[in-house]
Amino acid sequence: MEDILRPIGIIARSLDSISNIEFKEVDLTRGQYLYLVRVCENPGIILERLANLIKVDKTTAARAVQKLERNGILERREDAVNKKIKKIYPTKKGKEIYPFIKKENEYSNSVALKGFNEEEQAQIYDLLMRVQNNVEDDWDYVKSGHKRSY
Amino acid sequence: MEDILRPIGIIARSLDSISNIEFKEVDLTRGQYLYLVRVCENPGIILERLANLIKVDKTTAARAVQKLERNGILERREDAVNKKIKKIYPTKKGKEIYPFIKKENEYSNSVALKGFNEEEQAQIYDLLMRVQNNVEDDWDYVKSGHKRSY
DNA sequence: CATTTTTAGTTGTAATTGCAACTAAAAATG
DNA sequence: CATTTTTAGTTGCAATTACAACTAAAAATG
Repeated sequence: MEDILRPIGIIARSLDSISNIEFKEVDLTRGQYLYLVRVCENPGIILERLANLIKVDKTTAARAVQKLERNGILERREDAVNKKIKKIYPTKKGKEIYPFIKKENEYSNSVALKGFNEEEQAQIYDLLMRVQNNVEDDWDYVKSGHKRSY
Repeated sequence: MEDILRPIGIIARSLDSISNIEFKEVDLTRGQYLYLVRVCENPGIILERLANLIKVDKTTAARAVQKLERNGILERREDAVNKKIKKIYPTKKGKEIYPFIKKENEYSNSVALKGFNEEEQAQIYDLLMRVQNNVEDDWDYVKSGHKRSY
């Protein structure tokens, strides 16, 4: 059984560090782009769901969102009925940065898929979605304190 | 063109945080397993090459190796002919931890590929290797200070 | 409907991460 | 073979990241 963990890690770290370098141009620091795109695409999302979407610790997400709020890129509004939650929205400034992130990500994606015909593109996408589903369950399981046995 | 960056990021972060939690059992802190496996499989490797293998900043790798050396898991030896380089080796303790990491990684890999038949396994591996090759070039390019135009 | 459990969010603390800026050795160049 | 460039490694910052431990509201339970 061939190892796919290493190439996936290498690809993810490569593209992430490229993005972090390139998004300095729009005054984003390390990792911030992840949260901004997700909030723009899911306005009103709450912290816990955002953290689960990105697969990052909720305390990490909390501090990232706090900082993006201080920088005027995101804002949090309290809910009228549920006093516990804070809904997260992009500000005007946040919405203006979004297209730049999208364009960069689309470019990186096209670099990643260079030389792939349409069938191969569809293939890798489908296979990766299945891997994602497989892995998400274990992430929930381990992050919530359970022990895998192997 | 479907986006493969996000699933790759999600898969990578999920498996990395699972590993980090599970390797506390062998007293490894966040990320250390990455360096230890590579050094065990490439004894005598130098820092710069190690960083490039993992796709991590060389200063990050430097500090990780320093700490693993302090903890008696890796050791660095000076080269007889080249006074500039330091070759990195696993210690006895490092070699003893290695099988545990391998077993965990193999298990995570089998979870990731759950439901994949042999053909699909070979397929995703081949496609990912091509993506890795595509992406590595841009990583080198951007990390060495160049600007991509898109 | 009182009580237990789960959900959502926060702060303390301690670590990794990485960009700048820097040495010094090695390799390449004219 | 002197000098320029590249390679290999380090330290000073300043930031992200995440495990613990904690509130408090909401939901589930008996």
